[in-house]
Amino acid sequence: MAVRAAEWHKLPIALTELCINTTLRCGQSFRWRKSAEDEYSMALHGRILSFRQDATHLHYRAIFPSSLPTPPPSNAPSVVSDDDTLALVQHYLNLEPSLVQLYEKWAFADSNFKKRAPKFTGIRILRQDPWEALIGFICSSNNNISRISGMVHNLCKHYGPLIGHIGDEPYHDFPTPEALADPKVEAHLKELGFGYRAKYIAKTAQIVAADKSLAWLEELCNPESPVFGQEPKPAGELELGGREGYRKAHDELLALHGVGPKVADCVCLMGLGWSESVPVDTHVWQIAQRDYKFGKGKHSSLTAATYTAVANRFRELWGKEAGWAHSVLFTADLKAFSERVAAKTEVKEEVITVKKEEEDGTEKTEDVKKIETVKRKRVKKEVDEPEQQVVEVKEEVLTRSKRRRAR
DNA sequence: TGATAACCTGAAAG
DNA sequence: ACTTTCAGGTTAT
Repeated sequence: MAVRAAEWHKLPIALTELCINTTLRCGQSFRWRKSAEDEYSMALHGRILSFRQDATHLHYRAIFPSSLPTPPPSNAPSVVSDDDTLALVQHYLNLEPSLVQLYEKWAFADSNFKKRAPKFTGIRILRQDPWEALIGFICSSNNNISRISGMVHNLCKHYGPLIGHIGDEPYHDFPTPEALADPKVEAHLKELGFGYRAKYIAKTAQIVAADKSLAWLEELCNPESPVFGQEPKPAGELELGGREGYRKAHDELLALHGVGPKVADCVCLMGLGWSESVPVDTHVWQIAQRDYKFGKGKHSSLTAATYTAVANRFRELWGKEAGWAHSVLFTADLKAFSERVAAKTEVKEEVITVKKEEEDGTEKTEDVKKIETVKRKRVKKEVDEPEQQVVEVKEEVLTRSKRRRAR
């Protein structure tokens, strides 16, 4: 019992290999919440998992439902050997590939990547639960990260099992297909503000629960990168359109209601471990036009053919982990991170003449050079981040009080 | 195959 | 205060 209690553990890792502050907030997973300053938490595999990070280590903690504040029996064995949290963390964060090496490879092949990546290091593709990824990205259509996060949170709150609390905050795991297949779900989700996505979610859940199965979905995984607890197997050679298993997974997902090419690619990349999958959304389409010469002639608009051409081009350029590289440029394009690109440090400089009435009736004049440094994060609550605004005001007195006669 | 409209919502921008 | 646009798209015609 004592071992299962909420204790922090640490894992040595450089920020260039993993940056949770970017990776957990860049629109891959919609379920991480800020549980304290510099701390992210989420229910996963029957426990609440929390992360912190410093320059040299990732710190993690698991809170299990059973870890109540009951004293352990006096002569109970003090070691529990079945705590798989370390293995779960390594699996979920996909820590195997060397990100630094991959960045070097992409930078060598692509000058635009080389230019944009330095401010966005440590972005890693997570290995999320396929079912959660599927429903999460169905929610993402024509939507923003803040609202998607709220919707996914509502799904968990109303249909997912309660795992535990941090403070007063309850943490629920993601609901099963069966839970979301209930006939009342669609109407309820509409009340909760899901809009037209309510029908997509309900239909998809009903089909997966009744006709297909979770096993069906999990079998679409990249065998090199299976769900937690399964042994990896080889997945074949990369082709321009992606490996065969990737194309099969993409095809099968397209049959689901509310799943188009972009959502299918998100599920392939972030839920099924197909690293060559390149979701082409509005951002990526903008990037393709701005930096990769798309948007003219044959590919002047984002049709199905253009979609494939863009994805193929990026696979050609970046190789087997094209989806990982794509995620770096995607994040660099997000408004929530725009202050890094612009290094938004406005420096206002103005000289102000301050007049003060002295008690003795004289007037004191100071010319003050006021330097304001304003740093602001423009987008509010993408996760739960309060708008941070640092205003430093330095005043340099240029001219010492010149005394004048009172009138 | 390629265009176009319709689809929910809510915060930001004008 | 009010209208339009935008947000990690998909479906139907």
